[in-house]
Amino acid sequence: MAHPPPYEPYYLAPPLPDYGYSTNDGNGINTLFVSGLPDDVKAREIHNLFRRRPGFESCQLKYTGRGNQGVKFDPETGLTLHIELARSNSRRKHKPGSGPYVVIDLRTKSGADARETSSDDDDGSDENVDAVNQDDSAADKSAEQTTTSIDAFAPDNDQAEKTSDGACSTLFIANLGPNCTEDELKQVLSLYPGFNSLKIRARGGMPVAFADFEKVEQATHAINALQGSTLASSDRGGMHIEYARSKMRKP
DNA sequence: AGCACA
Repeated sequence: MAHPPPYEPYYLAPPLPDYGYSTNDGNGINTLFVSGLPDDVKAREIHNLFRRRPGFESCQLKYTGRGNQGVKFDPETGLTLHIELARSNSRRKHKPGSGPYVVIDLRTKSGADARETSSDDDDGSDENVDAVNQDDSAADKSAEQTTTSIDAFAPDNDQAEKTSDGACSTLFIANLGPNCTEDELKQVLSLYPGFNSLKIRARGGMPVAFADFEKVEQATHAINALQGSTLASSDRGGMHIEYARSKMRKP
């Protein structure tokens, strides 16, 4: 008779009971924003922190390069995790074939170790995190192997969320008048090569728009040409245009 | 200054 295994790997475990945590205060946010992480944090560490928590689905680790860059922090003394509700929910759902977590590395390549890839980090630096968990090891390896790595420095990925200099092929347009219409804006934008699509959000207040272009360079061209220009509908100054924080999702 | 889409 075959004995049942001592424990199930997390990816085979039965669904955890629903504690109703997914319904929160009502703003619909079910993503946590975690900051205060050391620069050398590994995606697997974050995954280990949350993987046993009821309702946890997936995590996404982004090296912004904004934080402790160039500064040696003693993890024993300096670091405090800060966790808050995210501004918006993560759009990355756990799709079959993709890894349990996602890595986005936007750090500039000045430090000695530049980025984590899916291949090379083995154990040694994550005892603290492992101590939090009751068990692991086998599952970790498989998790590591299926890690998805999104590298902003990879050559020729115009469709990346953002390039290293902050450019993006989607533009964010603000300072629009209350009567600005999608058609009006679309008419202007379509004069510029590579223009794909436009979305206007009112969000209760003044409208803002997202304009997607085929290539980053084409978005750059449009931003340069249209920055500060005034639409007919405007009851205020010209448009404020920036690169969007993330590329518009595929239609 | 204001950054969504699922």
